[in-house]
Amino acid sequence: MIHELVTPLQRQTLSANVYEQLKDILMSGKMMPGQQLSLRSTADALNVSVMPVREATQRLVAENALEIGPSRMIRVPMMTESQFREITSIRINLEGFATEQACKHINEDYLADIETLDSAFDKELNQENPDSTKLISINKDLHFAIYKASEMPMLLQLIEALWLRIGPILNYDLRSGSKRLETRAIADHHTRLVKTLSHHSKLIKALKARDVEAAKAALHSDIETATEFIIFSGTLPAVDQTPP
Amino acid sequence: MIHELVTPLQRQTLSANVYEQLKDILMSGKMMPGQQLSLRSTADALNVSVMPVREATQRLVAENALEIGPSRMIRVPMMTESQFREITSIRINLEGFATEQACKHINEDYLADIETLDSAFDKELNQENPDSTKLISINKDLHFAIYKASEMPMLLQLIEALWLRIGPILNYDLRSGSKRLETRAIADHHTRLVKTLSHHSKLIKALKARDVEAAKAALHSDIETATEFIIFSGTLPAVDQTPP
DNA sequence: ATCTTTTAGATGTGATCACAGCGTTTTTTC
DNA sequence: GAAAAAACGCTGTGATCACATCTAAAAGAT
Repeated sequence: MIHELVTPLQRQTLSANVYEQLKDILMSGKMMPGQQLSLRSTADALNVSVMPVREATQRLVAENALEIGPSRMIRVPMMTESQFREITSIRINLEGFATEQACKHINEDYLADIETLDSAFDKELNQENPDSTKLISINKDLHFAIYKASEMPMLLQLIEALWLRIGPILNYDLRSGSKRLETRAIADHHTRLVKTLSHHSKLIKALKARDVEAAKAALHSDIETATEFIIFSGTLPAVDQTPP
Repeated sequence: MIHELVTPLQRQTLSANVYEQLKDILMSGKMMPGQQLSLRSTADALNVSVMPVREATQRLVAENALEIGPSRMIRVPMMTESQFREITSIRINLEGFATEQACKHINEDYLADIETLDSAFDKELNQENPDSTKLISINKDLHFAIYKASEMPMLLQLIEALWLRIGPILNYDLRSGSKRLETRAIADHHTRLVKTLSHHSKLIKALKARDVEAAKAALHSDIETATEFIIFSGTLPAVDQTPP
């Protein structure tokens, strides 16, 4: 009866709670790359002891979403341009594979979610003052709605880990971008978003037609466009500035 | 002077030490899937307190090399056949990509390491009593020597995480195989290893010729052969037997 | 004033204790 | 003897304390 309807609701631990919060903070890029993170201060801020924070940060370190510096201090990882390019090429491969599998398992239910998010993106973009943070969030949800159709949960998890690593960069760019949106930057940003929109529509059309090659091509363009924008904006250091 | 010669030798923590040990144990499959792991008992066994073990296990849980059961107990994950197939398809993609990149960056140094390991594998296999554990270990080193030539450290790390997840299965098969090596099993096992050997030689030849497609094909066959053997041996449960 | 030395604070790491939840075993009851 | 109940032991979780190490500020010397 009811046992089959409710989820077991495994009472989550404080560690898991802290982990989710820190993950959100990093994902939405509320911490800059290189910024330090003290166990005690964050524990105080979250009104818990250091133990849950320790476990959460250790887990994030394991996922490379945080790193421990030479003097054991925990910080948001810096990322060089070459590292960013490596992640991008891995993303093209892994997310391309997910898209390929999504073409095989796509159906009306998946498409409904995808098109809802696509129109939400469209709507937000065509407002007079588009909220970049919201656009990034919708874009992420849209991509994962597509990858979910691959019906490969582990693959989804791997891709999530990669997005977690580039999250801080995306927002770092956003902040530094907002400081210099005087001249061409804002125009470039807008044209980039319009490009993204067209990539999305091509991608969805290809999914409907189950056209694997077209879908992968559209995804490739989408990722490349965003990547080139980040690299061109010059927010990434050419070489590693931090001691190992 | 000497400062540039020595590595900083970051004094590793106990947690990292425990993590490495547990990782080795899992990788070499000294624990069966489903087997439980108590914090206190392992802490006693390693002569440390529970703290380092807690952090190490949490990290392994984050990497899906361990899992926490419904009653919070930590255990080696069970793996269904469909999960195993999913990992295999991800491996083919990711390791295929690594091989592709290795073709671009291959040189004499990389080749030297690769061929040393290849001949070690050949030598061990042609002994009268080949040590299966040693063969698996050499096979792993050989694969990663190839992937190292891709010069993509993060990709290497992702692949390592996947191998960590299938490590227990490989050994589980090995043990259950040793129990039933009466009839055809041992013969099948030998023919499989001979196949693996031929895949290796094809793969290395393709690497030398920088023939991307041939290299990927050889790798594909290599992974598929091993996978089919595991699945055919029937050590994997068809559906998940453990409560979520 | 400038450079060196010292000191005080903050950091992550590890150990130990207390506790709630769960599983098993023993005891009790019929 | 079989079923229900209580006791016990073991589990992971969280908090708190002690410690070595490192950083940054204050004191000292020249």
